[in-house]
Amino acid sequence: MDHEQRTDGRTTDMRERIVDVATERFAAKGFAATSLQDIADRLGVTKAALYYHFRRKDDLIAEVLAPMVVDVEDWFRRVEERHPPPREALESYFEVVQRHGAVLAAIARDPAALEAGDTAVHVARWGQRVQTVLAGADATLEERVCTTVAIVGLARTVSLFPDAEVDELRRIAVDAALRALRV
Amino acid sequence: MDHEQRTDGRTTDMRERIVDVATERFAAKGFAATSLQDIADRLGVTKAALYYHFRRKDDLIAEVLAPMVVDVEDWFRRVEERHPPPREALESYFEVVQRHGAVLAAIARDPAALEAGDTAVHVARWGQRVQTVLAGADATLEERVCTTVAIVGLARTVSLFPDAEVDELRRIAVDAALRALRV
DNA sequence: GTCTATAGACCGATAGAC
DNA sequence: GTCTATCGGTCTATAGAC
Repeated sequence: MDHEQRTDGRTTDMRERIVDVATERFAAKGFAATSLQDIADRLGVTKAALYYHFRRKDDLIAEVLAPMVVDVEDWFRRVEERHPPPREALESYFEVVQRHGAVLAAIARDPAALEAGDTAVHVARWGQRVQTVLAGADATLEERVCTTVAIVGLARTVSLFPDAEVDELRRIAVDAALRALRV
Repeated sequence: MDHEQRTDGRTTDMRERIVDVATERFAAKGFAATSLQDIADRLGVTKAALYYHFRRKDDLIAEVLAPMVVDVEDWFRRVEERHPPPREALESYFEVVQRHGAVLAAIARDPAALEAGDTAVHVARWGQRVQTVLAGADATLEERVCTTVAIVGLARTVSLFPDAEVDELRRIAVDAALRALRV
């Protein structure tokens, strides 16, 4: 096993506290702009202490990204298995993006962080995979381009309209994406 | 005036050579991942020599971005003055993005670089400005969301389909963007 | 098992000699 | 205009205290 685990709910586990603080700082300032020194200071430990729990900064970043990666992989699995109608697929996609808004905002700020740890292995396949899932494995150039416009545009609306009412935004954005898809 | 200017076409001007090498390296590896040491080495000078020509790395980045910024500002000016039909506006937008593919790829890798020098002043206004130009100053939420899907999606197709035939890609991508715009 | 102390390598940036 | 030398900051690595 990895580390101590309290039987009560308290999170005294250092690793957990590091990930919590890191998540908050990364979302607020981006990955590159947040130093391990900053994270260590806020935890009242030395920078070197972080290196006991994480071999490299990249590993810490990878752990912060993990829940988002799991959620996206989950979305793929569901859509690949159940083949929902396009509207339903895009709506649940919108919700995944919405759920991880903070982390995705940090990624938008410096996408180089996606190469952290083994996160890159997953993310590298997403582009191709979303094409396959929405347009089929043998899609034409036109179908793939339309899918790109729909998916990329849809994802961006989440970060660009943070003050909009969520249900309304989802409806409008998904409608626009569906028209781009021409279905 | 700034520096020596040869009457013949030769570019022995050091400042120019720095910008050339920097442009190439930034496009290849991104802004953050390219060190001044790397650029200096390729020019056969020391890192400190670069600091005679550029006060900060950000200033060098800003100069690399400048042609793209000028071109985009030009596009805004043309569209704001002549109010072309949406298809024409999106087509010329596609071409601007296409023309600066390398620089925009570097930006996509770490957008934080957009805060370099006074570049940020321009870029910060582009989001709002493109809404105004394509949907009008008093656009509804729906119109602004549709514009976002169209513009963001359209721009991304350029970098995601580098091997596609340009005229075909532009036609397909602009069509998809127009459907998202619902015009 | 957990953390501190310390040091190395590289980064952007500056000061001053030539 | 370019150099050497150096500074403070970053990530990273290791030795060793407890």
